[in-house]
Amino acid sequence: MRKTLHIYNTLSKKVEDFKAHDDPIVRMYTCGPTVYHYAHIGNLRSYIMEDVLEKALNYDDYKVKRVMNITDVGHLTSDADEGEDKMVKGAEREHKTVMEIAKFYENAFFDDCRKLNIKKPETVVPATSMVDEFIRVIGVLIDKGYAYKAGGNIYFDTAKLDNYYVLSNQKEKELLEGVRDDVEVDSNKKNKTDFVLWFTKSKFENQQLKWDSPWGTGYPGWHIECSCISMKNLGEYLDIHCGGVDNIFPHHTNEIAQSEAYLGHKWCNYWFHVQHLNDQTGKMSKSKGDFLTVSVLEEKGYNPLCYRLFCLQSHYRKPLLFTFDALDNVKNQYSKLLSRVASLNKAQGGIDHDQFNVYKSRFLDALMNDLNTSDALTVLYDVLKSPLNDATKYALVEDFDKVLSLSLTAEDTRAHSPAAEKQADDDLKTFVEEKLKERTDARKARDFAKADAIRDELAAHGVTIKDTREGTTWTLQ
RNA sequence: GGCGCAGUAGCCAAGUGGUAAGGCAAUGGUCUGCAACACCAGUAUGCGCCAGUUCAAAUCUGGCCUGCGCCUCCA
Repeated sequence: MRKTLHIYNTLSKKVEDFKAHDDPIVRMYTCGPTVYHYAHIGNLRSYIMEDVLEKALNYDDYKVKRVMNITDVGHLTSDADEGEDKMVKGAEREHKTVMEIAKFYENAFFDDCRKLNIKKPETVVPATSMVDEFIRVIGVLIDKGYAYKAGGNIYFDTAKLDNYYVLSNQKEKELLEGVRDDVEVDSNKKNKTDFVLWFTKSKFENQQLKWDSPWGTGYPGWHIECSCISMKNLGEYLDIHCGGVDNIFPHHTNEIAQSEAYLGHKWCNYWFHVQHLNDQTGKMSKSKGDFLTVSVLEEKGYNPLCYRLFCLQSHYRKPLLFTFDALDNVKNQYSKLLSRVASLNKAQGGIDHDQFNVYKSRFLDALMNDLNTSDALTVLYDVLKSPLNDATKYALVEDFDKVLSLSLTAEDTRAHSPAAEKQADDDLKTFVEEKLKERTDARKARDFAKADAIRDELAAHGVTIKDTREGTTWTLQ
């Protein structure tokens, strides 16, 4: 049952009806991570919402082809006094070679994704693997008159375009140059929005990764990789390009400029941007030093999927404020949700297909309404509260989880972090089992003072107990 | 200075002109010795502010206020 996706398009600043260029195939490109450090949970908010978008489209019977780049070269940094390539900086910090560090953090990134149930795009391309293609495309741009050489570097001439600002609505005369004091003004540029396609004159002396090119030994500018990787793998017509809002200008604006200059026609129809995760001081940022990673959440005892639920409860176009109080709320919510699903007897009754489709349709409506994940979760709660039999409820939960990806029906999921759960050694196990037996006897004898004393004693060993209908259980925290 | 996103209960949040969904927390209750779990109940005369349009506005229009982001590192 195909429904129309209503999706906000940064290009038009409006919610539009989505139409794939080559229905039912959807070609989707995502700006991937710069692999010089761990991703923080704010970065991951974008990837979670892009994951939901991909899965929602597949749920709506599209076939999504998705490509992501890995930026392992060329991004300059400004969080040091005198810039260095980010990769070089990371390598120095970790005493490793640039390529080792890139691989290390790429693996770390996909590890985080796996913990958050973010599906890895089928095509992932490191920028360093496609430098030949960057050089070829830059050559074409020069031949077509869109690029010029100055001061040893190749620049894109933004004045050659009629509508450079389509995406951002900026006006050239209003743009401030060097708004941030750490940015140097480049006197080689003809226009202040021109950007470098190929560097041979690096202001960074210890640039380690270099390639030969017709314009001299150097390295690519930081916009060209996304255009080339996308066009090479997804062709001349892109349906959806994703990224965080901070990429709109200049990165995505420049991608449009160079791609359409190269192709000679419109390139991408829909631009999907995810708002930032903020903390009390504003946007979460690696430059600020301390930042929250998935590992930190795990160490603090949260299952990473609590964070995924936290994001799904909000809307991708709304700024979201992160606090541990808020995450604690969601941890409770997630825990309750899991136990409600776990209590379902999936063998009870047959699946009521009519009702299944009614709820499925409501769930899809929520997603198709500009990815209203918060409303989609409400449909999930409505299912759990409904008078449907357990078999039907379970089937619906399983179905919804194709998009939500909260591991709702996985047997071993817990709201607290499995990584934070300590393993009890055999001695402690024996000790606890003995004490519990003693306590059970005391309770039978209605000697509650003794029973409570034993509970306190176990608590002192970090053991928490729970009396359930099936007997007493315990966990070590 | 310009451009963009947002502002609904303690927190997250739905709502797209017809009289405020849902979740978490807190509160009261039921249940088992007590905890915990589970379940039940009620919880915004109000939707940043001020005008306007309308029989009717959180929803439309105008103005303003506040927060966040971008303007060559960033998701």
